[in-house]
Amino acid sequence: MRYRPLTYNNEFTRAYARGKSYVHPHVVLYVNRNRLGYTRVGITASRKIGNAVTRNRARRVIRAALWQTLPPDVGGYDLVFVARGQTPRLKSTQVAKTAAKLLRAAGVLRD
RNA sequence: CGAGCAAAACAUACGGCGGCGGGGCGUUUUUGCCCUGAGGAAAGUCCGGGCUCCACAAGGGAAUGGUAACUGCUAACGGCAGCCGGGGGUGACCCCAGGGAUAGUGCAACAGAAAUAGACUACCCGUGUGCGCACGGGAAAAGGUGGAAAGGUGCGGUAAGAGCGCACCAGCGCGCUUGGUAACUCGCGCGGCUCUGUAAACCCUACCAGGAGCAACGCCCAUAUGGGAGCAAUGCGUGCCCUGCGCGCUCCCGGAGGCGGCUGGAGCCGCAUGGCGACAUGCGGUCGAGAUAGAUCGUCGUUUAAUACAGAACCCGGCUUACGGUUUGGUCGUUCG
RNA sequence: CGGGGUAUAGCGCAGAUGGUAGCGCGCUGCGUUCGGGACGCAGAGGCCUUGAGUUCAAAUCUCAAUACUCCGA
Repeated sequence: MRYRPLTYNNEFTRAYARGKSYVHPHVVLYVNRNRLGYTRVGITASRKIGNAVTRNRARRVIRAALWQTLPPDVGGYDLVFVARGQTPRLKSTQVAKTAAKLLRAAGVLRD
């Protein structure tokens, strides 16, 4: 696994409360700086998206997009990706484009 | 051709490229090769077990909860098979919480005279009469209400009537009897004539059940060190002093993280034998996920009917619910021969 | 993994031990007022979440399903 995961609920809650959010119809990104020196990523798909198969697919698509997009040495950030209603119907290449756009807007990726 | 019924198997496969989880081997310090990788319901969590911990002499009873014809199958079951009884359908076939209402209690709105017991109209007798009727008694056949009104039809009988008596029929109980392991059933005789429904109302009878759940439980580290109460005290540190903050002891609540549990089992496949069947026995073959924020995907090609419902989280046996096309065998209807 | 609750008029809620369902706010009409509000009178609006079953009869009892929600480990 190329990234480290966010696991605990309070870490997600801190990202939602203190981090900045970047909204797109495909996916929502929350960014919060941490002091660990490495980047942690959490992927969320709520029950509004659908049943277990649909939620698994939404997570899988986002993860595939991150493998294409996220370089391993960006610095210390906590990133939370939230799947939306269209996410399971998209291709991972489309999501990769949006993720790159959002990360660039957040200042995580620099050209 | 249309409609409907039952059953069965499947739920893509193969190859190229890239990617992910697990295991093995090599190389050794970041890579290479090989093997393997979701379901018929994995779901809902409605039942039954295994396993683990807690409780408990054996055993009996009470409470609570559950099950309910009978015989079998099974580790067990509320499941399955066969069979009996009842019900639905023209039929193939399907459905049934299917013990007890003669142990007791409760309830039965409205309507109706009356709802488990009686008399409004009409009937009969007697008395009084102003001949319209009133009062007392008999009887429960006729009327209308209702889901339900106390067996049905006919004859006799009577003041009028009534199972009051008789014949036949329906139902119940008892005794004998045919078939069956049994539920039940074939037939005969006798009895009083007979009794509403509801137990998915309380209840009675028979049988079953100790409780909790893999976040169980065991081990490592006894640590990131959290919260509360009490005690001792104005002790120590900070500080000029007070307040404040930190430090002590005891008890209670709690406890991140890592490893095991973790998958070879009432396992699966084939054949034979026994059995109507569920299933059992024997022989042979075979190994088919184990993640820990959670792995099965993307793309291209070929072939197909291969789409729908849908994703393992300790493991099995069922039930229920969701859902795709295919095949087979019956049934009914229409038309043609 | 284990356990519980709710679904009734546009909205918020009653209706416990079966007999054709109400309350408040809102809505409609009329009255009152010069007009509006408040007030008074009258009225409409419900397959009681869905599907089966028990019963003469089900919002109520039983089973299954759906949606929302809560609790414990």
